[in-house]
Amino acid sequence: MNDRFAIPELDAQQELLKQQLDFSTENSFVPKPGDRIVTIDVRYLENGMAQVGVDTVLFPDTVLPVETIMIPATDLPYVPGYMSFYEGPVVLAALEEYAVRNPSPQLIIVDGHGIAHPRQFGLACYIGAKTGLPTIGLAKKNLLPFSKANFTKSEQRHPFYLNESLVGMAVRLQPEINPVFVSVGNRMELETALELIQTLTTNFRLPDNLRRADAASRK
DNA sequence: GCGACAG
DNA sequence: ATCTTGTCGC
Repeated sequence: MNDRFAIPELDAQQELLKQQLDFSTENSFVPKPGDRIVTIDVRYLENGMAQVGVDTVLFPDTVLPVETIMIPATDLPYVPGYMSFYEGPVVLAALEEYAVRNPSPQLIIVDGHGIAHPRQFGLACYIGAKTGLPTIGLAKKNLLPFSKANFTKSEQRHPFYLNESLVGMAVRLQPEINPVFVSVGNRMELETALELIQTLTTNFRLPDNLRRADAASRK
């Protein structure tokens, strides 16, 4: 499977960080009016810097000005299955910078996976473990093997599993359009995450919050 | 056996 | 992720 990219030292760190995660019902996030939802997208520049787009929505639909924050990139390369170590520290640094001028968010959404990951520890889990905040991972491509063969164009949702357990959902946010892949990272239930993502979506393949964060990371 | 692998 | 022209459609 992912043996080709296996990095045992990082596997060990993932196992430790995993113990920080909390999926108990009583600590699961449910959005309330005014809750601050922060969405982050990172782009890597030629000069060793990372340009981070940070979008803020006050639930359900108050959009605050999007921010762009510069952070030095990590020295580790991108390796499939270990993206959290590549992008996670950058995201954390951007959140610290964000916190200088803003209240703490109630939820963080990242561009990548949560537990829909070979060891159930994607970027959203890393951010959840490090911050203690609820997180959602929203990816444009799947990482786990999943048969798109039986996911017809007319179906809106298609669950995917790791071993026997449900770890995420492929969701078409627009009819007939390629799905996005949603999974929880920390202190969230998948169904809550899916409803919230729908709320943040208007007329595009990606939710508006992620589109704004993406745009801010590239200008 | 070969392929495929978030950003 | 990024490299890119033209093209279609609102």
